[in-house]
Amino acid sequence: MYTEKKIENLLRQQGYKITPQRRKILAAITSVNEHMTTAEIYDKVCQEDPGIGLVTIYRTLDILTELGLLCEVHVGGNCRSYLMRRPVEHHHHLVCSECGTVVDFTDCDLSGLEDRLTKDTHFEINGHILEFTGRCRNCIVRAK
Amino acid sequence: MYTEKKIENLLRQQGYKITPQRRKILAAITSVNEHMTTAEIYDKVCQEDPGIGLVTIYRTLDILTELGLLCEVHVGGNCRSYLMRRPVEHHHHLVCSECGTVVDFTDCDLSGLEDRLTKDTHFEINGHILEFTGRCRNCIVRAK
DNA sequence: AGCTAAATGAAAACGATTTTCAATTGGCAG
DNA sequence: CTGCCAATTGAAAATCGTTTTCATTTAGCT
Ligand SMILES: [Mn+2]
Ligand SMILES: [Mn+2]
Ligand SMILES: [Zn+2]
Ligand SMILES: [Zn+2]
Repeated sequence: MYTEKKIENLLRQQGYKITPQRRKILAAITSVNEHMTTAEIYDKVCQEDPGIGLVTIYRTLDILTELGLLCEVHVGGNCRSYLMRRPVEHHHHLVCSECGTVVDFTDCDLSGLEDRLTKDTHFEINGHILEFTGRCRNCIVRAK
Repeated sequence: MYTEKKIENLLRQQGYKITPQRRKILAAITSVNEHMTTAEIYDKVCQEDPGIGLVTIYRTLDILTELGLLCEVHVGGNCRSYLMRRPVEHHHHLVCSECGTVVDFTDCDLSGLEDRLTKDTHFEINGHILEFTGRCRNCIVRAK
């Protein structure tokens, strides 16, 4: 699990400066244990620093994504509403299509499939997106 | 495999009118055996009907997606560049991150994983997104 | 303390998509 | 067949999220 300090060091290592804005953005992301959209992150940071520019959020999220510290959720349909969170390890998502709740899971084990595809297509596979969609427990209960 | 006629009937059944524009859009989509972006579909239709409005493309693609006749490719990063194609059966994508080539594949067999998740999370799972990314044969060769 | 490249924020630009609205038209009722 | 009307269309404007530009500020190193 990444702490703010660890991320700061990582940024420094890469030659990025540690600014108050970046600190607040990191604080916002690491303080919430949920996936957030860019807008949600912006709103959260604004509570601490109403003057911050949305551009700065974008720029910082870009850097963090670049460094692999954030992951995205691609939701079907309107895929622009993708969410972000602090990273843990390689994992995937189970998304409730009614309320948007995201549950992480690990152990995807797609190696068999990956091998087959490599053989069949001669692609050099280096990643995958895997997400399940459905209705979460709450939404199932609520619908009754 | 859907023919233009079949799709037209489906539209009629749903109360949609069959217009020359819609016919041309269907022709464009079914004539190409490749994934196409909205813009590419627009360009293709324009060859037949230069007067057609881009709005009409959007509206028609919306309807077709709604009816489940089209599927999307969610590419990581800029996920707005999603592609569309005529449907066949349940399948997934292998996307070359250099040239954008999309290869379809079937037989994902995620049922074991799905069962485990259902048990663990009490979600009612009804779908999944699965995509591999990598470099296609051409791009590997070209890089050498 | 002073320097400089990196970072910031306001504003404008951007590209894709959506909305609005007046004109047109498919398909049914008469 | 004809007429009607809700559905459809296309031009234009609006919207939305994101990116670019640029002048100003600042982190981090002498
Ligand atoms: Mn995640
Ligand atoms: Mn496909
Ligand atoms: Zn839910
Ligand atoms: Zn390629």
